[in-house]
Amino acid sequence: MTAMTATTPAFVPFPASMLRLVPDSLDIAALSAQMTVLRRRVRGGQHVYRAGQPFRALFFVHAGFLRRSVATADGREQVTGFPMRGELVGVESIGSGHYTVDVVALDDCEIIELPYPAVLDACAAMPTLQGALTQALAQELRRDQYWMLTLGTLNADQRVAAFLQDLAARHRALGFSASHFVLRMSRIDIASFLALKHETVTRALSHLAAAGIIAVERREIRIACAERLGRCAGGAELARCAA
Amino acid sequence: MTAMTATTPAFVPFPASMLRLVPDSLDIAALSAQMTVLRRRVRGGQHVYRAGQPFRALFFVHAGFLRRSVATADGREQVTGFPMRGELVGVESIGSGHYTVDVVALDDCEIIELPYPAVLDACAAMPTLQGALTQALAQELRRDQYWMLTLGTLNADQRVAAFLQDLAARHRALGFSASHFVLRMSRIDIASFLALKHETVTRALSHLAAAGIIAVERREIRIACAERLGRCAGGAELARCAA
DNA sequence: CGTCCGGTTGAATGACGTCAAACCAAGTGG
DNA sequence: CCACTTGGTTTGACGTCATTCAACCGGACG
Repeated sequence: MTAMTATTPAFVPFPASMLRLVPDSLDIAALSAQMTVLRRRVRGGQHVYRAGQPFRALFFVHAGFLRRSVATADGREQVTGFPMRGELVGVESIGSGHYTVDVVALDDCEIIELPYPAVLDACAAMPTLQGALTQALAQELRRDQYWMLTLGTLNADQRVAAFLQDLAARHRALGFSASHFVLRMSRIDIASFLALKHETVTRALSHLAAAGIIAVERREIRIACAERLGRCAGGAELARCAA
Repeated sequence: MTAMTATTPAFVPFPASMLRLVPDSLDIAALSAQMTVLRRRVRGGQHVYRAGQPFRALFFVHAGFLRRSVATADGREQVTGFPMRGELVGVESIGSGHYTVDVVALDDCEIIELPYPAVLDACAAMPTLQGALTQALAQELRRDQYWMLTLGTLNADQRVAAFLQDLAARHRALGFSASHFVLRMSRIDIASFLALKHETVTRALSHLAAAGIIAVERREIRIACAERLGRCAGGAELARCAA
């Protein structure tokens, strides 16, 4: 009768706040003064860690792109994210004794290894660090929930649009171009992340390209109209876009 | 040909480790000695908090069942979980300044309010508490990733089977019957959580019932064969089950 | 040069969504 | 007591969109 019995959400945390990098406040310089950190290079295709290995350290991505995936006993597998520069990987495994996911480099990466016992010591010494770690965890949680929502409520074309929008924003946050970038991952990886098949991802990219919203050439993406892309990802506009 | 070049995951964290309650090590008794905690009753249908409200406290569920959901500006919404006794809610909002999801009671609940500043103080005083909180965060993260995998790789019948299996395990962990329980949430809530429509959930339940795996009567669920249910949820058995 | 891998595209199939009707239990009011 | 509503659930018929299966293309590489 009145102003809708259904609560209209006045406040919406996504996606703006989602697109900031996770460890906003993680100061690696201060951290390395506090503890010994190890710089490591990882070649494309190599694992940073594998599910089942004993949990020893967190890793801060200093350069490069990674793929995180989780698998089950019966052979099912799903990509759960694509960490990049400035993000902390390994946090999902804290407290479980061993790593629970696979993290593999998509290209040559430089990562900083933070042995977990030392992290704990440093946290005790620097309360701000503890807060930063907790916030990183919580933000990661919000990210996952945002993607759960995206995958649960959007169709294939919209999911791909949302994926591109997310990549663009993360590139911008790193100082790269948000309108022109190269996908580091295969169609199959994207499909797994978005709970689609790789043919469907290809088709969605073709639809967006046909609508003039993006230009695709193999893994090279050019975003012609970020605003339309956003409408595709967020709302009902896509019916028109993809027609 | 051989054992597949694809890495066969020798170690699998899910679902066994997933089914433990989140704050294994959160000792509320010790905590309440350390800080002032507030006991609150929440009637069924009432909100514990809403997205957008200022973040003030975490909540420990002492009794009852809740529903957590996230919404976007354009009206999309998704249930992201069903917290129950022994779980900590609100952690996803840490560091964001305001709550980022809605949490509503499905039945009459008793919850313990833990004002966040006091939690921080207590963490500083009790290092084990800090560890427990961090672990709770990480475990929640693993849970979300497990469900992402489930939703991304299973069909409708399998998702519903996995959902029932999860509920059964959580009931068992609380000392309730794992083979006979009452769903506190509607078909619509289940459907939203599993990224399906409520008719599809109903059909899936009917399939499982027709296969003799469960008995359904409105919200009352009886699990006739937990082993077959598990095979449905996990693997390829369902084609046979639901036929 | 042939092979392989990743990507693209088309056509057919099928699973889930949509729409609609009916049912059931619990209220509410006459 | 019955008529009527309301919210949740169930079932059927039909439509749609993503998957499946297949063919084909182009670049990388032995």
